[in-house]
Amino acid sequence: MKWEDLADQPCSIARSVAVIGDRWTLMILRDAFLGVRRFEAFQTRLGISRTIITERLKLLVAEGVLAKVPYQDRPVRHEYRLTEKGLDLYPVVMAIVNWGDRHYAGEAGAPLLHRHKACGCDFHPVMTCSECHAPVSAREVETRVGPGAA
Amino acid sequence: MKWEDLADQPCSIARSVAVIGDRWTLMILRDAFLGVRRFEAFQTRLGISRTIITERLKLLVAEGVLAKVPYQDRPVRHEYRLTEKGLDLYPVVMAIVNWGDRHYAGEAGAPLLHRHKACGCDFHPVMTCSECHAPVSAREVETRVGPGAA
DNA sequence: TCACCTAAGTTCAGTTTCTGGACGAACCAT
DNA sequence: ATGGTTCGTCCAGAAACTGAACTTAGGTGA
Repeated sequence: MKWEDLADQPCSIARSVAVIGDRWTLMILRDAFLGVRRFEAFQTRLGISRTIITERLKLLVAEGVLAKVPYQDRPVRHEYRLTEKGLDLYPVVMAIVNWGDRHYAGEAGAPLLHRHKACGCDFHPVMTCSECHAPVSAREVETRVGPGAA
Repeated sequence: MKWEDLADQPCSIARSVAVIGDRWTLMILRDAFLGVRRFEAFQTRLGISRTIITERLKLLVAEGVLAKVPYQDRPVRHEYRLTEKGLDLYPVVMAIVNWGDRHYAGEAGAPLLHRHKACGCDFHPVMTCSECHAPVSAREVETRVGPGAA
């Protein structure tokens, strides 16, 4: 299987991974959530080939995760902003951050802190059940085939 | 930058992505959470090169995400099981599933349903604040440098 | 006017990684 | 002894990634 074919699978993970499941794409999204918007800034921060930046940004725009909007004329320059669909990826990014904080942070602690404006506290994300609002762990869940299966 | 260098960055995303931020690794984890444990099963389900399966499983074992445990002698055969560290990736996987369900599910609905055993309902994951327990969205969070920064 | 700068790409040769398919090892069943 | 199972390894060709130079379109300072 080639990874372009992932998008055609009857699996939400495969379809998401076809869009965001790539090392550099995830790093671009991290930076996007940290407020990075310009081509040069992505390139400088990540230190990777401009070719890859171009290609990944193009895919994210095509998928509606980022929007390419002009921020000046003469010459026209664009910036890349997270769309609503892009902002919906926040739980994914935070879940990855949290796993990294738990398992790869050094003595000193987490490299970044996240403050919930509503309550004013530094927090970490907790995955809860949409129905009973209790925290959920892997062992408490049963998965079965749904209506959208092949 | 090469992606092996991601692990050395003072960023939890980079460090996590160095381990799991690869298309096939994420697909392997999906299958692992669905109960797949054997080399042949991963290979058949994913339909990708055995070389890649070997390499990815090796990395996940080296990182302590999967454990290689013998399930028979003569000949010795091993299976790959999620460790506690691996199970900690459940929020990551569920966040990705949920994003796919929201943005790529067809008319019919989600390909898979998840039932929370504790309350008996089909649910989707909600990211909440560890401190005030309210749902959190991207715009409600302020990020700043933490103690583990470079 | 001329030289230099910025932002956002494009192009390209060389290197690394991935793919598909064959092959190997160690055992079991008939 | 022939074939099957499970878990790999090996290899040539294809695809992706890298680093560096180049392009476009305009702006800046002297």
